[in-house]
Amino acid sequence: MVKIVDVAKQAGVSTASVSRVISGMSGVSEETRTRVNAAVKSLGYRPDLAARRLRSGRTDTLGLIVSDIRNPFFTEISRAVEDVAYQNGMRVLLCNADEDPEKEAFYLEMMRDENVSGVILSPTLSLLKDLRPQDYPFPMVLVDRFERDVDADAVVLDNFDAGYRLTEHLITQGYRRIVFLYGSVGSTGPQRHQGYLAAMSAADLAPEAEPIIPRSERAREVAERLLHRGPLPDALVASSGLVLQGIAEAIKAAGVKVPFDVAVAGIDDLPWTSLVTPDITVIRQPTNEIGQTALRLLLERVASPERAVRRVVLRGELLERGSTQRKMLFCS
Amino acid sequence: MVKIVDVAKQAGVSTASVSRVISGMSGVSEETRTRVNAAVKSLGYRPDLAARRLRSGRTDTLGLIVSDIRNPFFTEISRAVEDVAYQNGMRVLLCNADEDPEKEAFYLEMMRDENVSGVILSPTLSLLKDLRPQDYPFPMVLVDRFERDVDADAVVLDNFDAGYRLTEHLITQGYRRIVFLYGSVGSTGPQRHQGYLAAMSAADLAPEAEPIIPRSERAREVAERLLHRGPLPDALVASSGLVLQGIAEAIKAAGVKVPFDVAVAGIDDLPWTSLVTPDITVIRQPTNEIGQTALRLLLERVASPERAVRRVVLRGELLERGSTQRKMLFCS
DNA sequence: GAACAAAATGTAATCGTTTACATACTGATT
DNA sequence: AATCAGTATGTAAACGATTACATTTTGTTC
Repeated sequence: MVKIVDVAKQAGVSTASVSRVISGMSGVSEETRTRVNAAVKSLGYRPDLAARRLRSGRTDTLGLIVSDIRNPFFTEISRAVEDVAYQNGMRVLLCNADEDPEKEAFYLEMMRDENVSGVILSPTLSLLKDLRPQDYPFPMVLVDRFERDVDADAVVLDNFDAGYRLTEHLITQGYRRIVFLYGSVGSTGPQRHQGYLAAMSAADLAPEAEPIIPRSERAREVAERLLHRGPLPDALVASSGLVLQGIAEAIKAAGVKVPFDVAVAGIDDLPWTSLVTPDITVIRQPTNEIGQTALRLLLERVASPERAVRRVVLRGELLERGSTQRKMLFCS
Repeated sequence: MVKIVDVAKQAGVSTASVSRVISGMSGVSEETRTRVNAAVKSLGYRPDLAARRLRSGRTDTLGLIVSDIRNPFFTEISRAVEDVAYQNGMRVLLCNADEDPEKEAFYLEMMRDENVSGVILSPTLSLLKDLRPQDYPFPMVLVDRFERDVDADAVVLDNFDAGYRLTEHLITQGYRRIVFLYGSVGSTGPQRHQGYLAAMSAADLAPEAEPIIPRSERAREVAERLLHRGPLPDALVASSGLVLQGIAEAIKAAGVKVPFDVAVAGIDDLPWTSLVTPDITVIRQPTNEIGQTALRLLLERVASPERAVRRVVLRGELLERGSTQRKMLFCS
């Protein structure tokens, strides 16, 4: 392995000068700079990262801990984060906590060990409940999930607004008995539920909501019960992609017609929502923007750790599609 | 920051003993071991990874470079790889090359810099064409894509078989004019195409295939042309998930009935294929097994670099679904 | 209890950088 | 020509672990 002394020798300068050149510092004459660069190239020198990190204490590495990499929402976020990070010369350590608080804790410790400059995190509720960012030696930016009293920057969807607008849209379309299925484990489901409640109450309608464990199987069971027992509801609304998937499965199995028998809507513009027939009305999260913003916040905080905590709340976009077409149309 | 000398002092032993204990070496008395462990715990000591890596030359880190993280296939692979890696006390550096040869090259260099013990890679065709694994200081395992003459371990789907079985299935179901849309950029598409050709020829049918750039928009255009111009084909077959998506979009837009007007099938069991109506017949790739196997191969090669190159070819599973129901049923 | 092998422990060199500090230049100003 | 500020360079001490080697302790055998 060729090391810095070899380069120094070849270029006829000291290791200090070589170091200054390769780390782009000022205070080096143009001549040595070119000499060193030539030597670096001719020898194919690559600095040893371990040594550099040991000595400098910097790693130029950020951590990204997502709660479930298989969720397209987080995949999009990861991609956005990675993109911006590499543009800024930072590496990203991507970890998948799989909605498992233990793994999550493990990864956070690992981030400490790796001495990262900062972490972007979508915590499980269990972690979120008593997360103390100040216990960690690096700044954190929370994405997707957060609680008001957690002392960290955050980038989230306006969940209340998403629940409200989606519900409002259904009401406008003429639906009355709107059932809201939401993930009770997590912070986003309940917040979206609040929006739903507000919209229903504003229209003087009786809310009817089902908190569930946010897995598609559970959502499917609940939806099937709703579809088979008693009169059909006018509409089913899902608080997240997985719940929506369960509902879609149940509807397909039951053979009811959307939106004639029952309307459907949800949050998260998953690829399949526009492929099924009819396509499904959803609130699209600005995933790309969430990821980019999170990274920007993180970099800014790394640069100035003392600035005030910031919360960025982004509005979702309502994509009106076939699954919520105006009820009047086929009632009248 | 508490360092190894602090622990040594607290435990009343030398740094060497502490090092031996924390790296689990033999040749330490039970007593010192417990003393050291107690000191480690009481001080909250965590070894400095940079120092450890610098001195030992080991990193316990593996690289995983996927060609497109948004593709659920690779997401599943990542998850499997990560899982097994952490069970074996290894970290994983996950990178997304985004089907961009430049990014890919960049990440490979980065892996070199990071001094990883090995890399799992799904190369773009451009890289695959003249990939010389021996130029890299770490072993490589290729997944999903490879060429016979590349000198590296690999885990891939039996692509020929997948194309063959899928086509054969359609033929058995009574379809005759079967059009195969395949991604021409990459190694898997053409291999699957070969399987298609073989199956068609075995049944004495005229093949009709369309090589395309594997993006859903392109697939959609081609499919729309096929659906609008001239007589409808009996069946459309996609060589990959993205192509299948384009076909699904075209079919939805054209309003043709599946499988009555035209049958559809593809490779890759994406979540949405079972949610649309009718659900779509596909070959499922054993993603989990691919990821786990790749990692196992890699670890074994790290352990014994000189063993012979191994190729693991896994068979896909045909999931017969509604989109390819027997043509006879409604023809007779 | 002496001799010796084996096991446990300690000492100090080492990994390859960065960087504080010292020194040597340069040219302008007196 | 002496002084000085400013710039460019070099020397050598860190960074915090691992590990080769030396030393001590232990246990066994005669």
